[in-house]
Amino acid sequence: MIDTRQNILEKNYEAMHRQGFQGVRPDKVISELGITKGAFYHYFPSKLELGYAVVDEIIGPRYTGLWKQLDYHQGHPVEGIVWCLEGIRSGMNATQCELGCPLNNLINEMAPLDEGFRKRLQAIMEAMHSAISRALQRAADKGLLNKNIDADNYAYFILAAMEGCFSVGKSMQDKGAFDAAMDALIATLREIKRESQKANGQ
Amino acid sequence: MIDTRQNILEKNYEAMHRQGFQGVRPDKVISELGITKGAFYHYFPSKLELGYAVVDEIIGPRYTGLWKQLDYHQGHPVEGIVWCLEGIRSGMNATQCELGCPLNNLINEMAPLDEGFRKRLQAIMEAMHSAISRALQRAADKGLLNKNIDADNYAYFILAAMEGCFSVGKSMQDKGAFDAAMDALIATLREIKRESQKANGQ
DNA sequence: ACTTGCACATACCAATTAGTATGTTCATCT
DNA sequence: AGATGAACATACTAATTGGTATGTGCAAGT
Repeated sequence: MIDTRQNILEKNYEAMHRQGFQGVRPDKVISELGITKGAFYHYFPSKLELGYAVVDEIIGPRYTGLWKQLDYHQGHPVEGIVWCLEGIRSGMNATQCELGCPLNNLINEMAPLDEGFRKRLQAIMEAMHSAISRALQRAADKGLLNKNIDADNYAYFILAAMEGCFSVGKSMQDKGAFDAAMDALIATLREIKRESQKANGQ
Repeated sequence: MIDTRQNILEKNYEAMHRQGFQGVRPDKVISELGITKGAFYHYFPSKLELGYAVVDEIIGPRYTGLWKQLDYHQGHPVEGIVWCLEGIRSGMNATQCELGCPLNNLINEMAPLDEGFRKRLQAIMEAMHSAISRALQRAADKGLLNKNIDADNYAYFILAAMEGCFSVGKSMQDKGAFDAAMDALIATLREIKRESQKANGQ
C-alpha cells in the first residue's frame, strides 16, 4: 500500500455511498483492505471523524470543483449550468444510478442527526447554490434573463431538481428515468433562456 | 393503550423519519412506548418486517392517497398538480423541513440495500409518477399542453424537482429555501401551461 | 550506537443489538 | 367449569460494534 490513509478514505467512501454512514462497519472495511484496527485508528480517532474526512476530502471537492467552473464559463450562463449538468450526467452509469448521489444520500441521512455532518454538507450545497445564483445573476445583468426571475430562489430550484433526478433514478433503479428528468430540467432551463430573449426583444 | 400495534407502527415511523431505518433501535422505541419486547415481537416477526409495515401502512397510503386525487380534479390538469404540491407544502413546518420527506429519505437509504424496501418504494413512486403522467396526458389530449412535451418524461421531472425541494430544505435547514425551490417549480409548471396556450393560439 | 517517533499489528473489552425462550394474564368459547 | 388462544411481560443470549491498550518494526536524526 502506497498511501494507507487514502485507501482507508476511499474504501470508506464507497461503503458510505452504498450503505450510508450509519451502515458503514469499520471492521468490515478494514478487513476488505487487508489492514488492521491499528492502522485505522492510527489515522482516524473515530468513525465519526473518518466520516467528516470523507466529506471534506472526497465528496466536497468533487462537487465544489465542478460548479466553481461556472465562474469561468464563456457564453450564455444558462449554457454553463447545462454544461455542469451534462458533466454530472456523463459520470453516471446504471450502477451509479442505483447508488444515487453521495451528497444527496448523506444529506438525507445525516443532516438531522449530526451537527458536524450538517455543517459540512450545508457548506457544499451553499457553494453550489451560490455558483448557480451568480451565473443566473450574470445572465440577468447582461439582459439575458427575464427580470422577474429571482436568481437566488431559482438557483435553489435548479439544485433541487438536479438532486431529485438522483432520487428518481434510484427509486426506479432506472437510468432512463434519471435521464428523462434530467432532459426535462435542461429543456426547462433552455426554455427560460428563450423566453427571456423573446421578452427582451432579441 | 388502545391499539398497541398501531402505536408501535407510528413510533417507529417517527424514529425512521428522524434516524433512518438502519438507525432505528427497536429497544429504544419499545422503552419509549413503555412496552416490552414481548409486545413488539408479538406483532412483528423482525425489525425488517416492521419497516415494511411502516411503508405499507403509513408512508405508502399517505402519498398515493394524495396524488390519486389528481384523477378527480376538475379544471386544468396542471393546476391539479399545483394543488397537490401546495398540499404537500402546507404540511411542512420548520421541523418537518429539517427531517425531510420520509419517502425520499427511505429511497436514498434503503433502495440499494434491501429488495423488499426497494419494491415497495418503487411502487409508491410509480403510483405518483403515473398519476402525474395521466394528468399531463389529459391536458395534452385537450390541447392544453405543448405537443412536444412527453408526459411520461415530464412527470419524472416534476417528481424529481419535488423530492429535490426536500433535500434542499433539509441541507439548508431552512424552510425558506424549500419554499423558494417549490415556488420556482410551481412557476415553471404555470409557465409551460401559458406557453402551451399561446402556442395553441388560445 | 542510541534514541525517538511514525506506522502499523495484536489482543482484548464493554456496550449494544436483534433477537429467542418461556412465562403469565385474561377474555371467550364450549 | 375447563380449555384455549390472544396479548403481552420477563429473562436470557450470541453476535456485533466501536473502540482501547499495548506491542513491534524500522527509518531518521544526533
